[in-house]
Amino acid sequence: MSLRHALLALLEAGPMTGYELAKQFDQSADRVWHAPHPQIYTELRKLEGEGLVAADEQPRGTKAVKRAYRLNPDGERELRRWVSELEAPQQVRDAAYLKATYFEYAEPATVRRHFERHRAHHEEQLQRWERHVAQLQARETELLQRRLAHASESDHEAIVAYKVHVYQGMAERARTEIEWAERGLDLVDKLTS
Amino acid sequence: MSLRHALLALLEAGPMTGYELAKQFDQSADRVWHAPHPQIYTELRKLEGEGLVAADEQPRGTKAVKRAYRLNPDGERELRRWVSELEAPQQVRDAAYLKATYFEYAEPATVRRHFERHRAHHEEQLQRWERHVAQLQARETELLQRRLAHASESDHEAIVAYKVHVYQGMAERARTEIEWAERGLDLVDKLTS
DNA sequence: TACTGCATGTAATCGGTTACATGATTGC
DNA sequence: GCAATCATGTAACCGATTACATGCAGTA
Repeated sequence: MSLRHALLALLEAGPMTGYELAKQFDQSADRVWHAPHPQIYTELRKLEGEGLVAADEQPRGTKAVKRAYRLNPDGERELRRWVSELEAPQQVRDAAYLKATYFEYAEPATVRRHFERHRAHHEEQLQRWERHVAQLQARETELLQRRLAHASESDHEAIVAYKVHVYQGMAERARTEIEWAERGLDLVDKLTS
Repeated sequence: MSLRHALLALLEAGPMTGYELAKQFDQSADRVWHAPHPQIYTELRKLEGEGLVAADEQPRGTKAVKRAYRLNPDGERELRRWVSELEAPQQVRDAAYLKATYFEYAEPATVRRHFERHRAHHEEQLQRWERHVAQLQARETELLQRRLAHASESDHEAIVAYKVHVYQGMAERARTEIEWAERGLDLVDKLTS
């Protein structure tokens, strides 16, 4: 149940609407956690019901309303509690690796396509992560600037450093996957020769 | 929806009961996919209803029955179809990395404990994967022997090679995580000095 | 006799996905 | 006027988790 904490963490930077939060999950590189918008809107309502966030309603046209959410003191406490709490290691559930375990059932050409797609996907991801790391280091991302603006100067280094560390980790992961796919392609060659 | 395919793949080696299948998911290194036993039993019943597997019932004591499942021709076809089909890349959802993004909220000692636990977990995993790779290469695992026994001799090399490649990939992943945790520990030192 | 491991389930709940629906605002 | 994007939801469904329940078999 980390979606709520991802939301609390994003709101710590400042008030945001459900739509803006969904964008952070969908489009930006800030997606160590993914969530579709219906889940975000429902979770925000739940967090509001539990008093962890509050909503400022503004009229939008004649019938609709826009709801900007902000952290409550309880929400901030919950965020801090969660960060300190140890995570139970996650269970592995990887469809691509599961499938690769049984590649002998597929044609070599098909196996090649699998590995090529795996490589292409992670090359794309790698570029995203690297670009994001560069932006964080230059303190260019909007979210980071909002966080730094209301944090004590002495914390700035750590705030930036931990984020950089995470996205460098994601980049390293992508490189590991690219190498795995390349060794896979070599293996297909070896098996068909 | 890969649980069903994991089950079909395991049954390809030969008939098994729900309990034996659950053990493969729980205890053995064969867990690129994790599933708890209630999910396995229900999925097996569903697969039976769809005619992809069949169950042989044997009495167990006076009231209970043991059900050994085996692949039907339809199940085998579905397994082959799935292996050839391209996977959509999976969405990232990583609680440990999400939390690490906000480590500035925690005490340095707590952050150290997080990284140490991360490293310890993946060191354990690494040993599992390496042991499993060695067993596969020696063709020692029971499941592999059952598969090889009813496969054509000319396919043996590929059957072993793809499994080895997957578990070597898992080992590589574990090494990447260990290094990430170690760089994390260095970072805490640097930030607190 | 009691404990452990073998063995099979049901039920409640929850998190996540997909399809569908509606309206507002901005720019061509 | 129309399309694209902004913005907010509901509902149905499905996969995964957790708690609970039951009975068999071997052994200390």
